[in-house]
Amino acid sequence: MGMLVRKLARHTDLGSGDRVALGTLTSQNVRALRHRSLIDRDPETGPIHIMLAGWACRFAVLPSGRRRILAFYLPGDICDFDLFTARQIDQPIAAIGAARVAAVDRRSLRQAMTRQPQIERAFWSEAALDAAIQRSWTINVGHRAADRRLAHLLCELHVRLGATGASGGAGVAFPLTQADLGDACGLTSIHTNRAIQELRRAGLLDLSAGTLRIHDWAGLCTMASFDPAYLTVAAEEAEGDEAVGERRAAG
Amino acid sequence: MGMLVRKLARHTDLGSGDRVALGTLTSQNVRALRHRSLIDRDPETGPIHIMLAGWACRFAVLPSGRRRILAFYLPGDICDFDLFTARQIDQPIAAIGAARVAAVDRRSLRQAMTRQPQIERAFWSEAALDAAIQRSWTINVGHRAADRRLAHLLCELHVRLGATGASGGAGVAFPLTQADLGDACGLTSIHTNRAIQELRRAGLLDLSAGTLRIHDWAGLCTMASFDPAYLTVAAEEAEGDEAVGERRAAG
DNA sequence: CGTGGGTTTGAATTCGGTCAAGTTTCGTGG
DNA sequence: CCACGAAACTTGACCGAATTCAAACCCACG
Repeated sequence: MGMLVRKLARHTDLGSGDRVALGTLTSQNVRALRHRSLIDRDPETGPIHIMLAGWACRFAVLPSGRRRILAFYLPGDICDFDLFTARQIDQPIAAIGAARVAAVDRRSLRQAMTRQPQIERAFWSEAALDAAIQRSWTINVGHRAADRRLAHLLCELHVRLGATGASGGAGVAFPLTQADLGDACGLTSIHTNRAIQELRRAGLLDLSAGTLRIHDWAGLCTMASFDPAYLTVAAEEAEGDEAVGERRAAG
Repeated sequence: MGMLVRKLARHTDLGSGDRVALGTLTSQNVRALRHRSLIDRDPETGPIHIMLAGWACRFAVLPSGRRRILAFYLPGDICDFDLFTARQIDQPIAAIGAARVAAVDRRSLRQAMTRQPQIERAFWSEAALDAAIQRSWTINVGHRAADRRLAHLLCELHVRLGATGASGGAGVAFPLTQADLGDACGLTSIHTNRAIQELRRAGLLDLSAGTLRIHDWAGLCTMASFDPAYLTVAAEEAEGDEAVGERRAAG
């Protein structure tokens, strides 16, 4: 069953019709990606990409030659919300490890949003969530000390992966290298390494061999001043819905 | 005439009906703000805020006590795109200097989007633009050296203010203090000051007494590696429009 | 004429970067 | 199953950019 539906259903009520429509859209044009293969997009006709499995990241390579990661996309995430504008894609998006993405035709998507108003609502909500995450990154890379930065990013990813609280025993699969984490936090891989060691030494977490284990969730949140509120979208009361429902029913 | 319409019309064709609807929405509930007055919002019923005149910024105060500015909102800008979710507002928004904002009821806005499909398109495009700017900030505060950071921010604001190229003679009105700029760039006001002096000494710009004068636009862009492409949204060809137009016409 | 916000200057400190080397891990093919 | 090589991880010494602390300065405004 689709990760996209699962994610959207967290904050938006989706009927069976909505789910079917989303399933159709995301099964149309699925691409398998290997490590570091680019998700490219023709600026004119290019589709919207939605992660089905695996991770991806959006990055920029600066004149200095250094890579800066701007966002991570996890299963179910929508890689961009350029539904209408023929905007040139700002930054390349690349798979981390093996991944599968659905390349959804923008026109079909808009038509689906027309017929299924809840899909449109869900996309607006996701876009708002996306923006909140991006703002949180701006804070993170711009101000916090190295260990706090790492801690905050790991908290965010842990929650976005659906893991709540500590993940003591098995931990969660975590495909990022220390260099990746560094690029996402604005640190060198060397300093990233030292920061991780501090977190380890403090008994907060353990990160190795492709798995992240958080031993002291509360402690980690405190040191990172992480508050998961911005990642949870409460569904709005039904008050305003009729208006939206009405018109679409006519279509 | 509304700054909002002027901004949206840059990338989306707006008919007279659209313009009237937007005018009505933004004239309904206008608030005058003094320096630093907050744009607060009830998480449940709160309206969407749109800048009519003056500047505002979204900021966060960190445990260290330092303020970090996350976004600037200029006349015509939409402060948030939380159309459907009852999300708690992440960060406070405050006016810079005197400002006027329209507090637009979310339900009315959604109804307007229903009746005027071009308004919905315009909002999606603006949201995409907003996201691109936020990503650019993530790069800026996370990686560039102090003077480059400042330069990039000034380039962005200059373009967003509608000024193209150098603004030699009169310059543009610029209400930000060096402390504001510092908070937006992740720098202390002291270091911001030194960085500005460097830009001045290099003959790139002059920033004082509430006006920004850019003497060497090309030079400034080069040093900041600023490419205005991400700020310009090209309108999409009409190819996909019929589908959207159709349904709305029915409503 | 004083007050306070914004700006400017200087010196000491620190966090993170750079450079350079070494070690571990893991996947691949012999 | 082991040998090999590449990528990831780790460690140490040095350096530089930005912060911090402290103190003027300037100008607009009451």
